[in-house]
Amino acid sequence: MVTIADVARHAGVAASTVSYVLSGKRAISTDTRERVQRSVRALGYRPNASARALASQRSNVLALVIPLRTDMHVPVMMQFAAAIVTTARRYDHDVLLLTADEGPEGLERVAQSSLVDALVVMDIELHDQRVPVLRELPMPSVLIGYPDDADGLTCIDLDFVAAGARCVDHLADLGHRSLALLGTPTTVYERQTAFAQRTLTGFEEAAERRGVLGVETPCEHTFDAVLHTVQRLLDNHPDITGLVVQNEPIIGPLLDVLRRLGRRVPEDMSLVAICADDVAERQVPRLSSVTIPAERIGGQAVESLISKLEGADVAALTLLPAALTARESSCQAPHRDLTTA
Amino acid sequence: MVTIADVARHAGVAASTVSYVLSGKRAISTDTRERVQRSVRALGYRPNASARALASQRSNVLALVIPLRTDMHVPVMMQFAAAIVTTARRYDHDVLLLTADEGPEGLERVAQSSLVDALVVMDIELHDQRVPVLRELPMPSVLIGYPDDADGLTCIDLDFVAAGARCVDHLADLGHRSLALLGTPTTVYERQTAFAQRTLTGFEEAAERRGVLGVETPCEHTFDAVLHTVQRLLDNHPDITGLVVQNEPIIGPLLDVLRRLGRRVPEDMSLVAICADDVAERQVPRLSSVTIPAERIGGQAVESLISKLEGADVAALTLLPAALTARESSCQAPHRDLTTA
DNA sequence: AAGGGGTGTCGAAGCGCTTCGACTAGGGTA
DNA sequence: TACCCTAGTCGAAGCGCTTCGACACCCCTT
Repeated sequence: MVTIADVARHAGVAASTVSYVLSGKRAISTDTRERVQRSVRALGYRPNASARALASQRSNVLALVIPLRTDMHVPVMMQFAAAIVTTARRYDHDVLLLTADEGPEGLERVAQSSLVDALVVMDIELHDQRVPVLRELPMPSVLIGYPDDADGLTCIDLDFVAAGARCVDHLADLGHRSLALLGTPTTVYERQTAFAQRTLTGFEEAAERRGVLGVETPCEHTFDAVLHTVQRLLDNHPDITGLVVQNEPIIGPLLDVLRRLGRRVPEDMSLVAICADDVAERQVPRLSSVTIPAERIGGQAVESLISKLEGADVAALTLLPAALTARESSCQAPHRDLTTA
Repeated sequence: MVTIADVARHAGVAASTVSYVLSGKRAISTDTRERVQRSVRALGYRPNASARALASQRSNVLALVIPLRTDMHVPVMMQFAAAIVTTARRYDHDVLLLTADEGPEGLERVAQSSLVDALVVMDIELHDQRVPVLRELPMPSVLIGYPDDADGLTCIDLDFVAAGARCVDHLADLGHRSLALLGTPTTVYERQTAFAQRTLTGFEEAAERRGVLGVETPCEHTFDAVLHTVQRLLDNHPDITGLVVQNEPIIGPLLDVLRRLGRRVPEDMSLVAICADDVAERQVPRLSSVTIPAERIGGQAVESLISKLEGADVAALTLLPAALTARESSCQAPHRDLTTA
């Protein structure tokens, strides 16, 4: 491997000069700079990452902690990860992949050994064990999702309370009086996963505010689960005409189930999903939806982290607004028979 | 941050002794060892990763290069990634996440800067640009998938040729005489992605060998694409009674489409999928399938890499056998009307 | 009693880089 | 002309660890 000393010798300068050429931290004459750059190219020099990290106290690596759960929707996670890696590279950083099952201890490990300079943590629960640890860590972090007590932390997320509310408002505006939220699997609620809880809150508050019925039910990912959940739901509340879905994997099965049950979408049943745009577009009929802007959130997370590393102050909480796109899966509520009302 | 010198002082020994206690590379008396270990705990010492890497020429980090493509099935990728990270941690290594869009240059970057000790590369094409680069890199690598020219490289993959063949054999054994392979999107074939091409080969060879009709068609991920592809397929080949699917995202839509077209599974149309077991189990009816053992492949990849790092020789090519599990989606071919034959 | 071989520990020399202080020239100011 | 600044470069001192050789010391052999 070629070292900075080799480059210095080749260019006829001191090693420190090479370093300054590379970092730009001191003025270097054009002549010297170009000579050094030529030597760098000629020798194919790449600074040794460990040496650099040791001397500069910066590894230029960010940790990304992702959940390893089967009850989460994987493609969305992947979109986050992709956005984070891509953005990190733009700022000359790399990404170390950690799985959430290492727990709080895993965060301490990578932070205290200076393996990374900063952390991005996903899949936050309302009372997340990792939160107190992150607070004490000697380096910046950003949460994707936000816990109950976010004091002293930087959080970025879609405004899921607003997302839940937007769905209700959209359906209520169309005249629907009985709505249901078809949510994530039970385990996600049991863990008090922040995004699921907050959507629930938004859904409930908006239903209350609009004076409409709002029932909620979790739903597992299998076809049978969808079938039974929907059947039970419609048995108990036959007048439901609007469905809010926050559970990407069941969207396909759900459309199928509704067909089987003889409910046309949107004529008999309006549907609004909280999901990625491409998923909504891909369905038949295309779904009205509140999008989950994974790219923006991931990119934003990295940018906040880089700012913090540079010593800047960043907003403690960034909630991206929940925008609803109306497509073909929702329409005016069916005319109600006034005699039964 | 507490350093090895602090620990040494606290324990009343030399820094090198602390190092030897931690690494176990030299004999240390029980007495000293325990004293040092107590000091390590008392001070909460964590070795600095960069210093360690610099001195030992080992970063204990593996690079994982994953595709960032929308035409690939994401959950499977994630399963690979999870298995790789989990296994790496078992061998005291971490994982640096790279996206394939950094290209060959990205591999050189992390390798030549000694950011990582070894690489795992996924989503291999038959004529992959990264292959020659990997061959020249001064560190071991493992490919998940295998290229045409795998000379001097270590590859691990499911035996997709056998997988394609197993599906044909299964259906042929059940008496089906006309089969179709519903494959990945066109772009995947255009890139000459190894697993897709090899499945195709296995499918063709087996169809030929068994003397059955075997037609192939790519298929995009939207519902409409599935509908049109299947319609066209059945229009052109009305006698097809067996379908092999290598395209996880379309499995749900496909079942739906077949129902719409009035083809019962398995009575009118037998189905075999190449997909993860849990996906096969989740469908109605449950699908006969050749499983993609992502966990095993990922785990195996890391283990091979660790062996190579330790200087051991490892097999150049590991092809995991393709096992077919028969479930409810495939059955005896419908009785043929001999007058039309 | 002298020599030989383990065993356990230490000190010092790096690993390859960054960064600080110091030094030299050259140009501007008084 | 003397002085001071700035720009440009260098050397040396680390960063925190691993590892090599050296050195005691003890026990066993002859």
